[in-house]
Amino acid sequence: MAVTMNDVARAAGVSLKTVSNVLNDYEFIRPATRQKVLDAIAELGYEANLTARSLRSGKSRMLGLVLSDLSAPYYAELASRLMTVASARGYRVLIEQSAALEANELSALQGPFRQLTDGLLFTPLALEPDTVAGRRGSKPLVMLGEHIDDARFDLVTMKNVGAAQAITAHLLAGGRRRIAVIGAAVEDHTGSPGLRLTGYRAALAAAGVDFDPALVVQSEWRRDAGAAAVGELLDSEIGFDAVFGLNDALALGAMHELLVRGVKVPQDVAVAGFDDIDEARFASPSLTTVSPGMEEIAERSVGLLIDRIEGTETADRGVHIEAGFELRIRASAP
Amino acid sequence: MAVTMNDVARAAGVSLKTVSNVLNDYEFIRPATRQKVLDAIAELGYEANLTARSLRSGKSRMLGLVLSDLSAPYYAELASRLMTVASARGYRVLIEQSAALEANELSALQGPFRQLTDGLLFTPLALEPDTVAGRRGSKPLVMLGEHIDDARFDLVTMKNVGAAQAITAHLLAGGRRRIAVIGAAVEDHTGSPGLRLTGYRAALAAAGVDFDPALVVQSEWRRDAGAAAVGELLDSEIGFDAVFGLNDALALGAMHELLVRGVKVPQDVAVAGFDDIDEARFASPSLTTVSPGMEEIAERSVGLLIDRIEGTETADRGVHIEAGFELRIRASAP
DNA sequence: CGGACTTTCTGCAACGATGTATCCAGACGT
DNA sequence: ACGTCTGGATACATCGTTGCAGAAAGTCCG
Repeated sequence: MAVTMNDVARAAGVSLKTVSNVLNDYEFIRPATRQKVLDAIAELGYEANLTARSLRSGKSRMLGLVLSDLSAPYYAELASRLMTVASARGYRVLIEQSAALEANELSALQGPFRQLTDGLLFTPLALEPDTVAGRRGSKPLVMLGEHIDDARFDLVTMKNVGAAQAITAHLLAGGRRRIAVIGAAVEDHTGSPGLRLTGYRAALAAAGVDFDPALVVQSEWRRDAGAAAVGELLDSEIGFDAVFGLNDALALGAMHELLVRGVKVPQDVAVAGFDDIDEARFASPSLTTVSPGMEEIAERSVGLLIDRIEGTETADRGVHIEAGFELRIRASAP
Repeated sequence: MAVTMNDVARAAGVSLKTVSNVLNDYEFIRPATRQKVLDAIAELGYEANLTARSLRSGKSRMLGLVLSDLSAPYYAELASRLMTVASARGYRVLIEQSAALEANELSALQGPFRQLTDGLLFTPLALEPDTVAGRRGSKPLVMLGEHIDDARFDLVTMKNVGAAQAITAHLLAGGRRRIAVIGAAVEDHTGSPGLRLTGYRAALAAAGVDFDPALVVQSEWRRDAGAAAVGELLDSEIGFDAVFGLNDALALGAMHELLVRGVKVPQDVAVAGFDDIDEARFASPSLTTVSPGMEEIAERSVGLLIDRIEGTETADRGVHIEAGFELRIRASAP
């Protein structure tokens, strides 16, 4: 059916292996021979069969990306960038949605998905580090997004604690004292929710403001959930003058609910988020948030993973990279 | 290294081919034999090598999805759904971003990307139908999203004209007479921009309102571009009392710019979009838009493509599917 | 009981590439 | 002239599966 290396070899009057050698930039080939092969390739319109190459070589030049939900704007933007960066280095990205379910994360880590890819960019939400360490397999694995202070893993993350602290400090500097924080439970200390909550508490402590557990509201990191959470807060007797949504989607949902209920933002309640998704800039009022260095995260994580795959990076202990952050002060919390 | 079918065969005391037969649900296998094989598989933790299977069988159980930019919310939401539907039928989705560039669309249609997948969900933005028809190759191809009235292609689309007409009619019914339309050029007649513009003009005509080309503003379908476009409109002397953004992202960018400039939405200018992305519901004011049946598009397009791949659907002419739409009347244009 | 089927299982080739070993021709040194 | 070395090409095995053909054993029927 399709043109194979054999056809090319026949057309060029050389052996199959010589064609392979030309394609793999083998050093010792006479220019004339190389040219014959290249001409035959062009004439026949030959294209290498990636499946066969992959079977033989054990490499697929595909990176796996595991995230909970591609429709979440932060993940969509991240995935888009990761793909662009990977593409520049000659790799494709295969995405798997885990829905933050343990079973799905496990199967992405161990199952056929893993096999198809040369390495994994992994955002564990349900799985414990120890479990991941036990099932990581032998191919490179780079943890993405949340801080796992664990030398067993390569890790590219953001300054969750510092950034959350900085933005909370900004709210405090604006005179807010009752800052509701949505998207974590009081007992969270690890994972993105826990770390951002930790930053929030650190900022309060630094400002000498008491921590009130009643202001901490659990919520999924989605717009609808953020809206529902702030709705409950409004229905309760708990007073607050600011909302810190632990991601932008949730914060935007919360802001919407506030406005619908006639609460003025930022006059009555200031709102801040986390992620700096594009949507935040164009919300009304535009959303104050923190940009966690997504560009840097995309470039360094793909770079690190590919370096591991290609053997360029050989550190025994996990490489830890933390991207810088920047506050984006906008109208929702000036 | 990894466990192969050969290892399983040895452990079970049967031939390699019998293991293969068990895995492929071959009919004539004694229950006892089958069990022996299954036990061996379980004991050794065997997992089929998909690459080898793919090489041998010519099928990868992967669908290709070509879109311009995964960070665009409509595409992100669509991709997420497509993946979920495909997953339910045992297929994976491999995504390729084209940036709406002709060269990228061509290489997705013909290059290695195509080879890796059993069929393609294709959103052509730069390529002409004739070009696509000439380079489509032999594997199934389903066109996605825009209407190409062409029996050569399978096509799953939305009612671009009818939906645009309906939402424009809604704006007219609200008393708006100077409706700016952003995201198309006056001369566009095909593609999503052209079709939606056609619907807009049809609604004007039906209401006896003159079409004013000055109200048609070209723009990329992104938030920032929508904001810039409406900014130019405001700077010009052209008066308008409504904005119809040809997609939600653009409409939301436009609405943001209006609000920033002190234009009241919907009092001074009503705003409507197209797509009903999740963000529209939670914008402030929430965005009036049209839901183009994304769920239906996702299910039918993946269904059709897989049916083609598996030979269940055999129609000679292209199958055309048009999802229904629904208006979502919200605060930005009540 | 013998031939014609079925059922159950097996061996070999093939998918299209790459790694290893090898071979041949010419250059070089002695 | 002879052995050695190296550049340039080749043959063969191999990656892990599935398709095809067929063998062996059991079933059925006249």
